[in-house]
Amino acid sequence: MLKISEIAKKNGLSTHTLRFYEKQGLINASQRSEAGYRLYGEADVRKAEFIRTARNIGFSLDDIAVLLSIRLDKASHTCQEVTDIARGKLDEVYEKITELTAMKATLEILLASCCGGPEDATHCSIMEALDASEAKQQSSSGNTATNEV
Amino acid sequence: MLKISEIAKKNGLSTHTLRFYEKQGLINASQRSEAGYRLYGEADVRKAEFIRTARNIGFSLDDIAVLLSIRLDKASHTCQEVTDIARGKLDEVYEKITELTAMKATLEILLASCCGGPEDATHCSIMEALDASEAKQQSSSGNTATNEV
DNA sequence: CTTGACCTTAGACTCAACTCTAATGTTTTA
DNA sequence: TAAAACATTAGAGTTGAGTCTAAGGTCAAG
Repeated sequence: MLKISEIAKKNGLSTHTLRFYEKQGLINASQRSEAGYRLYGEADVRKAEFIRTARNIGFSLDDIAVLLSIRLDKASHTCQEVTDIARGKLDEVYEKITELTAMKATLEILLASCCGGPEDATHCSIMEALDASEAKQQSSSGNTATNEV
Repeated sequence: MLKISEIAKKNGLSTHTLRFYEKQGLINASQRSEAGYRLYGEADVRKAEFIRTARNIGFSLDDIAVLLSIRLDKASHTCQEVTDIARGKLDEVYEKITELTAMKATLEILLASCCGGPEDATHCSIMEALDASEAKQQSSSGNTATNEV
């Protein structure tokens, strides 16, 4: 059985984070020592790795909670439940990439338009663009990233 | 002179947000009525639009504060100061896109590997992949997005 | 002259995922 | 046996950008 700092070191989560995940209902030490110390077994180690893996992929703790509940009893859950979570996450990712790509395009245009030198900013084209209003961007929903800077 | 809800409607920020921006030192009503109501003039409207534009592009409120101080006295600031801010933001954006692209790739691979059907999850390849550990991802720094799912 | 729509303030709350602190107890090591 | 290194808990703080509330003051319309 491993103490919290041992499992922490083993999988790269901090002891704080492990306790926090416990509060969130993700992982429990399967035993406690006489003194109340958390003691983790092999299964706990694997569970912690599952969590870290899922987190590194980008799943939220809420998603992970659901994935863990599926993991606990795979036979009574379907592949579809699993893919629903993954697809939901993927959709989020697509959306964010779209937003960021729009930001990127705008910033690149702005940067290309400005000398970037030690000249004073009186006629800086970036400042002018920001003042010109009408920059449509990233308004966080269904905006097809109209870039007119 | 416009009251707060008028300028709010005019540029799409809420009255709450305008007051919040005031607290953050971004924008002040140039006058107050006898009763203490905020009154915004033409210049305030333009400033508010500048803020909204910059925010929509993706600049943080801190960045915007700097941009506003440059805007206030362009002659004593340089184009370089402006491009530094934009380039800083662009770098952030690149980084986030890189992370998200890695997540996207992983999720797509996972989704491609699973039937997604009503079958029970006992042999779900997504669950297996998550349990298999060794998914390197998005570890938030300099990770060249090694995708081995 | 009252109703409703507006305005004011300070300050609390939200989200996500930690991160840290304080006060205290336990184990290990020199 | 004492110090260092660990463990426990409840709970507060962090970040960023709002969002909302309560308790009150003001203004225009009917």
